[in-house]
Parts: sequence; structure tokens; C-alpha cells
Amino acid sequence: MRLSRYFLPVTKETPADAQIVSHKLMLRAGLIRQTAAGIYAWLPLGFRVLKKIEQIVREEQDKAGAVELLMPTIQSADLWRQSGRYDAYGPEMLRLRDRHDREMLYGPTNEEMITILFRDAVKSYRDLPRTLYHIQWKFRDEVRPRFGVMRGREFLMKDAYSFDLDEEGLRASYEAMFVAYLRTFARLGLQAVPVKAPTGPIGGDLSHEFHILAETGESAVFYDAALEDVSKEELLSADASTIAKLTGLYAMEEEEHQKVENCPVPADRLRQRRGIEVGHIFAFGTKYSASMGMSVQTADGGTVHPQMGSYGIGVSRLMGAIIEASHDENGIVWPESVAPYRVGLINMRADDANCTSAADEIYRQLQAAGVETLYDDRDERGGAKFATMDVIGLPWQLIVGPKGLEKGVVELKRRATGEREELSLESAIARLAAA
RNA sequence: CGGGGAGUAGCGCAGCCUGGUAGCGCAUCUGCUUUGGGAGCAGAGGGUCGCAGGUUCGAAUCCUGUCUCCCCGACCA
Repeated sequence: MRLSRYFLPVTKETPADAQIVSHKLMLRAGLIRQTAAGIYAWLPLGFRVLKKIEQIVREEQDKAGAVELLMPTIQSADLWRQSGRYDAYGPEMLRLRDRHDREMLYGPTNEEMITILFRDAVKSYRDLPRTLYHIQWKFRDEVRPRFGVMRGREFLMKDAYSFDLDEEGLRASYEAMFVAYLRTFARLGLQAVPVKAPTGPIGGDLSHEFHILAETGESAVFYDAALEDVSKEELLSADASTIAKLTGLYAMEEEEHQKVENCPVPADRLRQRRGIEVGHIFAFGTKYSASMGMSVQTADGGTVHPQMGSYGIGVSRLMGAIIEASHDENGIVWPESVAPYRVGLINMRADDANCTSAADEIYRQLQAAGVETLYDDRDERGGAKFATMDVIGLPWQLIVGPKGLEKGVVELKRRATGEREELSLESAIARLAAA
């Protein structure tokens, strides 16, 4: 993409509304703009990142055997009356009426809808187990939206729902999602700590929150330092034994931690850090299948209410969390896996015919090699171009200028480390084309 | 929802106390000089001062109401 034809409103100054670094940088880097309290427009660059995060989440859901569908954002109040939650949900639910005065709502979650979809189509134990998911916008009328996309009212969420014949099956579905979550966060370049979460009135031990460690996290997390020693490779190849290992290590949110009388972790191994909750998985058994009359026939001719679980990931929140975890004083430092473009190509002298034709040619070759490139072809000063590239945080900057061209080289700079290297055109392109 | 704060040019702000017809920086536009880490000079455009009432000869400024946004607490992906 040529910057001269893109829509990328980067700013030098930080809007006063933003408090935390990810929000400031998302505004400054031209990723988002706020349109109302807790509601954001995703500008082209931010939208690309959102799509990339979404795609990684999707791939790992698919790999875990979950099946994607798409449910609507608008639901009918009657649906929620079936589960009894229409009155129970409270003012966080955005309620509206259509032209016929029918009560509708903007979905804050989809347990009810998935349950009737599944209920009306599935009658046999042979159709279990299944896990269905979708990635869809949710609306929760938060009392106090804040921190940019980290606590918006409208947000993009992946929510999956599992249906199993019995508790043993539910546990297996739960663990499959657990693995998917570990892999997802590892691929996103994040260190996620699974924290045992209170299960409320349903009971059981199948509920975990996944927290990204960052100073600006909303909750304090106490955990065993051994959790920090788990390698990315180990997480990417996670299986049941990984879960056993991780869940065997102590990790609690502050509120729960304070209830623990004798913390099993020795003081020198107990860590306290802030966490951003980016995922929550839990098993709720027959809560909805019973209340909404979903049952299947068993092999012996009886009927059972399927055991259900639900599994959420805050996709849009993840973008804020990634930036919280990966930035420096100059701007965002995107992990390669979610960077909106792999390389920022800088033409140092757009007014110089030789320099421009060289840069144009490199851009053409990068595109031919399938390298996602943002090409700053504007006639601006070099300093402004570097500042723009730094704040938007692409992994690589490729600098083409008259001085280098005299020597037959271009400069390749790695955003994360600041390392610079002079290379021939060919080797620079080859380097960037390599996965 | 309780407590606090703010709405003045695209962004960041001053002006308000003590009413007299709106200003600064950045950004934008034009010209010239520049060009390897957010350039310099000269000029220009852009504002129903959130909205509605009221007081007054006169309101960004005082009064009342209202809307919006932000921050601190209790809840959530």
C-alpha cells in the first residue's frame, strides 16, 4: 500500500481522553477513533490488525475441532425470556424496540441463541459432542467504559459453546479449548497466565481466566514464578499434560488470593503482577440445556440434557493487550504475527527521480514476493517518515535513499531492537520475503 | 450508580474569576529555501465558544436547565 493513497491519520500529540499507553498509541498510530463512549471506529491500519488477531483465533478454534458459524447481533427478548435472563441481566443489556414495538436487544453474549439453534436441530447422542463458535460484535452497556478498546461497550468477541453427553465429555471439550487458548496467546506473542476462576453457584473446578501480564492490567494476579518458565514452544505444542502442569501451579486473582489462608507458594516464588483478562472459559453443565428444554436421546433410549461450556476471547481487547505488552517510547512494536504490514518501505527522497524509481522497483518486487508492504512514497522529510513508521510499529523498515544507492545498498532496520544493517537490494528483499 | 472534572478551529490548550464581539501551539493550504531521525522564513484558510432558556445595552465569560465526554470506586471478554 502506498502511503500517499492510504488513510492513516497519525498524530504527534496525544488526545486528552486517552489515559493508558495502548489507548494513546492506538489513537496516535491512526488505528482507531472514538465515536461515542466505549464505541470505536476501526481505521484501515487498526482494522488490518483486528483481522489478523481474529484469524489466529479462528485457526486455533478450527484446529481444536470447533465449528464456525455466525449468529446475529440483534436478538429477540422472547429468546432471553426462555432462559429467564431477560429480567436478570440488568441495565448492561442494551434493549430496543422495532417498528412493531417488539422488544429486541443487542446481544451481550449468545448462550440462549446457540442453545435453541442446537436444540432444534439435534436430538441424538450421535450428534455429540460438538463445539460451535462465532466471532461477532457484542454490546454491553458498561457503567464506565474506559481504557480504549480494552473496556469498550461494543467489542469483538470470539465465543464458543460446547455440547457433551456427560461430564467426562465436557471436561474433554474444556481441555481442548484450554489448549487452543494457550496456543492462541502464544502465537500472538503474549504471555498468558491461566488463573482459576470462581465458578459461582454452578460449582466445579472448570473455570479459568487467561490474563496477559501488563502493568496497566485491571486486576492483580498472584502466581507461582514457575509459570514464567513455560516456553513458547511448550505452549504451542500444549496437550493435556501441559494443562495438568499449568493448572497445578498456583495462580489467583487478588480477591481469591486473599481468601487463601495458607498460600502454597513460598514467598520467594510468589509473583504479584497486573493482568488483563483476555479470555474466560467455563463449564456450566446443564444450566441452559435444562432451562431451555434441550435434550438428546441416549443409546439406551433415555434422554439427557447436554453438558455445556462456553469459552470467550476478547478479540478487540487483545489488540490493546498486545500493545500494552509490546511498545517502547517511540510507539507500538507489533509482534510479527499481527503486524498490519511486515515492512515499511521508506523512500527518503521522493523528489529525486533515481531514488524514487529505485524505491518503486523495490516496492514492486516486495509485492511480487508477497511481502506485505506499506510504502511511504510521500514527499516528506525523512524524520517525519521515521517517526510515522516508529509509531505504527511495523517489524521492519527498509530505507531507500540516495546515499545508500550510491553504494548500491539499502538499509534494513528492525523495529523491536533498532538494529540497522546495510544490504544489497537483492538480499534485503530475500530477507524480507523469508518467513 | 455514587463522587470528581471537562466541553472554545482537525488535535492540545489559554481566555471565564473582574461581561465589551475570540487567541496561542501543532496540523492544514500557498510560495521560497530545504531534505539520512517529527525543517526554516513569509503569507493564508478554518470557530453557531456543546445545546436551550434567562439576566444585560451587550454573554465564551454571570444564572438555570439539558446533553456529551473524561477520571476515581463497585461489575465484566
